[in-house]
Amino acid sequence: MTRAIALVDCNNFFVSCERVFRPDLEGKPVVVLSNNDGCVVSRSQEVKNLGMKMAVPWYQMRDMARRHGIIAFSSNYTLYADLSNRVMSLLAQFSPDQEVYSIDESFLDLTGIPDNHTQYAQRIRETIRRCVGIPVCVGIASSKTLAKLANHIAKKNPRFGSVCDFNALSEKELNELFAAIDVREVWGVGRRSADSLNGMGIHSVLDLKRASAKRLREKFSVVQERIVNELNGVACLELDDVVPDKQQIICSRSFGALTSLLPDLEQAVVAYATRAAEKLRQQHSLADGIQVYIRTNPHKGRDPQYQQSVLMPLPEPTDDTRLLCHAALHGLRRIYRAGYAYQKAGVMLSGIIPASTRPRTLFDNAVAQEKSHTLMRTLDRINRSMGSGTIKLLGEGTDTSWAMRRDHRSKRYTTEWSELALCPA
DNA sequence: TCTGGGGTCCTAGGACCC
DNA sequence: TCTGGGGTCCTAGGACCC
Repeated sequence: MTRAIALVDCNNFFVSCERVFRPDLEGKPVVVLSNNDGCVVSRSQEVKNLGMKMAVPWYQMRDMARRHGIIAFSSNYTLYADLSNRVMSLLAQFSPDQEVYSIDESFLDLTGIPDNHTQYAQRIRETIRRCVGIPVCVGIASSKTLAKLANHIAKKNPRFGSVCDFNALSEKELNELFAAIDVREVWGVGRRSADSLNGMGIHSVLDLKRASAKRLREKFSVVQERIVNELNGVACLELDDVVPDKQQIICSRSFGALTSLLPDLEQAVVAYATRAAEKLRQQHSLADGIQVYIRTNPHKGRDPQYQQSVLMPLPEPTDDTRLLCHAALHGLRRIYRAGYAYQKAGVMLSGIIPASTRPRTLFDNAVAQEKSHTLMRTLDRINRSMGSGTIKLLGEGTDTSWAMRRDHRSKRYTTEWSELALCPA
């Protein structure tokens, strides 16, 4: 039986989320911006039609935005994560095997589902649209890479009506489609390898499909070899339906305003380490090291530049916010240099292991460990029920002048009592 | 004034061991 | 006139994705 893997992808996801609560924005040009209102990270079709590129700095687009009446939102991840969860749990009902690939994409295994797959996918689209209000497109094929490509065609090519099933097309039809698509559109082919492939005379998806997998492995790596096999319908990538624990946990952020003050950096690092420790405990893991990182703004070429990081090993794996913050602060003081205008700081947890496999040592202090465990569990429970940041370390500070800017954020319509979307009486 | 944040996988190269 | 060969483990860095 032919494998049938579907990729369901939300259209302009962040913009679509904003429109769910602002239906008046349907048909109007809308963008969503990254943290600090820095870059454009989601564009409505109207904005794409105007030629605005993905990830461009927003301040460079101000004029264009004014001219065309583009409406901008700061990113509201709380809202997007909540709508994403709703979409994903609905999708789960359509297949026994689901991989949630990103906040707005999910693979579903449709192999063995007897219905006509195109009609089945249309039912998926209608369900998501009706229950959550988000438009999605569906691509279906015999490998994940092909399913991504089918989804691309479903989005770009109106004749498919937002669903494209490669398994229902002939080899000739597929090759005609592939010949017209740039190799850069293939999942896993970035700008760098696209340039190299072009140099080898490989320009279209069809060129890549017909290329020698062995030769590409010699020139690049197994990654490119797999891509060619996947394009030929040989599935090399399985559906990952269990979410593996993170092997590294990063929390980093640009500041709303540059700062050269150590106390500001200390507050930021404590805040990030706190957040990272929460994520660590959520997946019931421990870390044996924390890396701290600071840097100036590399885009300000004329200003003196500095960037440095340091890995602070911990005496034993832990998930205790206090120990992680303590180590992070030590690291920060070691790499901090006065006289620079810092733009960003971050922390990264490494050496992550499941809490259940904590190594026993001669010097284990069971009482201290139990106390730490109880304290952290209590902290998490309170912050979960009363709102994130209800209880935090003093080091995080209360005057956060360095914190990020979000001038155009919409309301947290679904997760905050005071901001709920209510029907007019 | 003003350029995101959080991940994964792969490879090369060094350290170390026998 | 000048130093083996092979294996493993770890880390840094590149490339890519959303």
